[in-house]
Amino acid sequence: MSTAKKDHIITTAIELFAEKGFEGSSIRDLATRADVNVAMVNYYFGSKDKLFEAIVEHKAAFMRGKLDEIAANPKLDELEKMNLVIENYVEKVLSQPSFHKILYQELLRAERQTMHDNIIRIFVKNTQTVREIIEQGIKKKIFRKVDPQLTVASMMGTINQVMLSKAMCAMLLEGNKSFSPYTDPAFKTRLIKHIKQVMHAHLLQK
Amino acid sequence: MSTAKKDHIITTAIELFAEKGFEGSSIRDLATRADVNVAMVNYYFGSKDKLFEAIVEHKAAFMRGKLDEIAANPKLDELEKMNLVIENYVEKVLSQPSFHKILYQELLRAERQTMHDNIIRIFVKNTQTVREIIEQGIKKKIFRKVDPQLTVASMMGTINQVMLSKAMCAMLLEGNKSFSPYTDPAFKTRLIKHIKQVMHAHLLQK
Amino acid sequence: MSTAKKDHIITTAIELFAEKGFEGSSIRDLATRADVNVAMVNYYFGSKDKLFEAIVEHKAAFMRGKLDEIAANPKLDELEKMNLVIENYVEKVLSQPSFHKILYQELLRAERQTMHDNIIRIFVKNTQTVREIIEQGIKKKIFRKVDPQLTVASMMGTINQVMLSKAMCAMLLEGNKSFSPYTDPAFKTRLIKHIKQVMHAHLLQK
Amino acid sequence: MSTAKKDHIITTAIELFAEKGFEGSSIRDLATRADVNVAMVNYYFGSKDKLFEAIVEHKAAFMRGKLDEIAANPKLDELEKMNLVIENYVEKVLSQPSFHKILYQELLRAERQTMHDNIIRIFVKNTQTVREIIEQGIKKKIFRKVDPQLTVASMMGTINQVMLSKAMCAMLLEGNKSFSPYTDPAFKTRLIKHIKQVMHAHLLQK
DNA sequence: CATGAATGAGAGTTCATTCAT
DNA sequence: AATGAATGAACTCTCATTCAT
Repeated sequence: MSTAKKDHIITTAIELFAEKGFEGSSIRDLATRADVNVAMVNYYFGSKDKLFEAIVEHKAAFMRGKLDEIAANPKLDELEKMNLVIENYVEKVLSQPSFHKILYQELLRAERQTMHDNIIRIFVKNTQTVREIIEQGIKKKIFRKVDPQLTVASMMGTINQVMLSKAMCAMLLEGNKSFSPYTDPAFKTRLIKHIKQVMHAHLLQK
Repeated sequence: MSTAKKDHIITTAIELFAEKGFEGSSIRDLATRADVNVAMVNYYFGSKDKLFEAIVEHKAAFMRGKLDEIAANPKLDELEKMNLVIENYVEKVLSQPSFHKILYQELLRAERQTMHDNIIRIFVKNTQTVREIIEQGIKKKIFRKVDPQLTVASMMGTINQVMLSKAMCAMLLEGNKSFSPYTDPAFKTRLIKHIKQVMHAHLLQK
Repeated sequence: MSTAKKDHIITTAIELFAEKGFEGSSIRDLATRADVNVAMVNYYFGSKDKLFEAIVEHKAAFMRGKLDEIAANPKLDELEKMNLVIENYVEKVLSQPSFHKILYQELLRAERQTMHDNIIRIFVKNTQTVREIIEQGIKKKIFRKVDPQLTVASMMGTINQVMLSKAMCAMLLEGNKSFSPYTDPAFKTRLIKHIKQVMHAHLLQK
Repeated sequence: MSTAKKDHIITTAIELFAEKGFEGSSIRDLATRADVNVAMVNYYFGSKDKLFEAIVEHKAAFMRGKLDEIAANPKLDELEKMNLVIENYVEKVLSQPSFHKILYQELLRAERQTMHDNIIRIFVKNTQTVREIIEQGIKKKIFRKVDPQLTVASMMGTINQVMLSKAMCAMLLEGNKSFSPYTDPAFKTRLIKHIKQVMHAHLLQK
């Protein structure tokens, strides 16, 4: 079936784009790496641009869903929701560092409006869900009167900061470039713990 | 003198690369925009890659200096230093959004080891200075026993998060894509205030 | 039976080639338009080139036959024969403008010797039949001593000239690009009348 | 200077396109034949399509001018004008058989609206000039009341008919494929004589 | 010191064709 | 008998770079 090969191309493309960037990667590179014919990418996806869109679409579902579920759960108070959001978000990002990189690379580029807008849509969606949790918490006086939007930026920004470059992250944490933080379970625990601690201190009434 | 022309090319290149990315920009585009001959870039800088290095070098000085000065000032306690660092960093980043974009684009790419390493060096340098302030504050019991590295990540990450995309930042803050946050003085104040608030809550003993 | 499908492909191909030219048409275009599988053309005809040959062969019979019949009819004198030839030729060409276009496109190309020769054979055959009528008329002193070959060229050339481009023909006749001369019965009458008039004036003794 | 090389490319392209058609010719073929770099065509002309436009423009001037001059000459009556038009047109077409082929190939294709329209414009211009001469002749009662538009078609069509294919023309005239009619001065005389004869018989009052 | 012309390599894409089913 | 998947070759075009002047 063709889905297997399409998925294989997508998986390989995510790695390649994460390494070399979208513009920096050639279809020939991709074909060689994925061990398929050069014409396959255009055959399956129509164009290099549409391959990118397919990647985003392929992975977007994975990024959605869980956050809304958490936000909608009536059994949880806002602090519990924030804790779950943090755990969930860190988990997701660390499990797909390459895809995360691609999204951010594209976000940093002003060109290609359509794709840019698609990606923004994904981010804005996630961001708003978290913002609403915070606003709800403020309304209920569980949280202090913080800046909701920028609080989301702090939460996500912390994670993104360590995802910028494996080498840099490794150096900052261990002073050792070859350390692999993204696959180290201790790092995940440490990151979650830190973000929770920052958010608690920031959000909770003294 | 040729320095003026070189600077002009560098300035134009920063804008162009921020818009279209390094790979997405052609030397012809750049030459047209800067109103110089196509051969000038190679003539002055040797190659497109070396132009990038020149950009980084050119601006790196600007990013350095002030932080060390703050850190070394014996008249300030660690909290005051952190406040100044935050103000200074926000100021710098917002005054050069294009250059900031380029650095982060390059950082997100694993390729081009030399350049990657150069950029990492700049970041690590800045990061370490801030980390040392925090560690000093902890030692002096002014600050709580936080995770110094990740605290720096939170501080810088918050700023970077809003710098990712003008359009996204505008949407998140105002729900309006055409709002220009980077040049809005109110936004700067708001951002500094927020980061200080987060850092204070996080760092200070209850 | 497969003949129906082959004919369907041929008919569709004639339209397509007339519009976009042989080289400008892709087998995929053709397959989509004819609503058959991409592999069908090669399956039925062996190759794109052989499809062209099949088209020519398929239609060649239609172009032959009638002229010989007219030429061989002992009950007609040469002037009557010329009149019938004119009527018959105009009729045929106007009824198959697309096929006529394809033949002339190919004729204008020096390449593809085999195909070129095939088409030339069809033309030369028709031409010679008409030339013989004229030569016979001259011999019988019904016609003046004209240049037989070039007289045929004038007759056929007049028709071909208006068949070159529907848009141009329409403009020349009506100053209106959207007029459809090839399907207008009045135009056929007008064309036949004109050619007869030219030929009569040219061929007949004063 | 660059004009020499541009002209060289144009000249080579005219030959190539006449042989293989526009779509059938590749830029690589052209570059090899003209002994220039593959990138030169795009460098000089922007694209393959624009090269075609450049060819048309380059030669269009050559096709214009003389006809208008003849038509406007007050010293000539309409019959003399027609004679000169015939001589002039045959002369021009025979001197540039390849370019003539290209124009007609393109005219036979329905696609590429812009180019089609450009070529139609050239033709319509020439055609109208001749038509006006005929209409003037009719008005002055020098000519019979013929169909002006189709009379032009007969004149031009006769020439075009022999220009369709060198091989076919040679066969029709001499029964010998290798005869080179376009460069044979006797053929030119013969063609002019024939067309004049046809036009005189057709146009003049008995 | 500066430039317009020129180049070879490689980009994305399309093509006619083949092959396993 | 018929097809969707797959392919390698070739296409136009753009690129960073070089070179003669």
